[in-house]
Amino acid sequence: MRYPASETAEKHTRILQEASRLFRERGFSGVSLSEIMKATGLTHGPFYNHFSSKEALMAESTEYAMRVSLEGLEKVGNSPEIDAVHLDRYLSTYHRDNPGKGCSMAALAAEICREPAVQGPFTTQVKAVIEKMATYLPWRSKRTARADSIRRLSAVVGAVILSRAVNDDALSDEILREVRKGFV
Amino acid sequence: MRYPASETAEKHTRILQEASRLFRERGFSGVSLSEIMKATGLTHGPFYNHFSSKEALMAESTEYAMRVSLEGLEKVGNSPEIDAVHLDRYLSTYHRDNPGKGCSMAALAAEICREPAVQGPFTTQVKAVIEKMATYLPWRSKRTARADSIRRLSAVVGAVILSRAVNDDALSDEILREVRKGFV
DNA sequence: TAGCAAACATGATTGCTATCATGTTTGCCA
DNA sequence: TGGCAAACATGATAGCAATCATGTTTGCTA
Repeated sequence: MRYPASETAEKHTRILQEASRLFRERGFSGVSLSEIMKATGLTHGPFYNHFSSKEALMAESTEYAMRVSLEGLEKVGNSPEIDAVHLDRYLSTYHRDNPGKGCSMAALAAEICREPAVQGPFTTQVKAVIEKMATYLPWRSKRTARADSIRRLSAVVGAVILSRAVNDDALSDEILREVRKGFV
Repeated sequence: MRYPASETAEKHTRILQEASRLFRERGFSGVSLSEIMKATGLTHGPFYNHFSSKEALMAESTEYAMRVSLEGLEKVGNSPEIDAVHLDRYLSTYHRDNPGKGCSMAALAAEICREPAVQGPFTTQVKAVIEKMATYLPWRSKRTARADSIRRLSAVVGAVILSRAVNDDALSDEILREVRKGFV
């Protein structure tokens, strides 16, 4: 690398950030490489100096975004109060209305079904989320913590996806609210 | 119409069927109009004799598939036993592995978030599903039937989406199984 | 039975996109 | 300090897809 390694690494990260934001907002197939590069302040040329293909970027950016989210979760401790805050945030209208800043699972899982290259990193992160959420439920029986974690994950991901897809504000709000109320 | 109206209507329906199947399998942007027409045994030419645009086909085929599914639900009665069968089917590996024959919400909701033309019909059908499911839970308190219906819908849709997206058979099976066990 | 318009097939057209090609700039390193 | 390779910009290339254009077939209908 003849350019300063630090700058190159920084640009690499910026590409990952912009890509993951745009992908979450518009889906993998809804964003072109040129757009992503432009969003990072570059032209489309040097893309292949950073990644071998769009697929590779999809995989790496998804893994990046999920890892960052998980690290954010790990910073705060775990208690019933903090757990309630997490639920409130995840099922908030803000999260629903800002997919680009939100959960990759809710935004991209459906497309990842058909993107084998992304499934590997995605699966790794999903496992980590499930395990982390299970440790965040210590006031539950150890035996059911993992099952509860999986159930909760399915419910909140499904709720956000449905609340984003419907056209009716009242129904959309109702989905978020009722699923939120479903957790003691 | 100079061609027999019945044949034309039949072809129209076949286009809807093939389109909804392919869309569920590969997503809206993953299927071309030519492919859909070829699947119905026609060339790409007469597409615009049947629909005004791809968007219109997306909306109409989604509405069609969801309505057919709902009508299937209405044929059978409602009882705790039948309800259990529905849950078993929805959270089955067969459903997970055959999106083309399965639920449009699980297959397409994430993309519908960014397709305003599809959101109208989709929302109408989601409302109908929620109401239908609420009447299918008569052994629950009337006051919570609708909330339970929304929670169940979110959970099962999320579970199928996640189970399809992960790469690990054991985890995928576990998600379906645990969410299934979450319903008494 | 003649004519007509819907429905068909073949074949443009236009625009977008992933990827590659080529030349240029950069600043580390020998 | 001069050379080199990474990283940049501009500009092909090739393929695909939505839509339109044109001519042909069809069988209802007057």
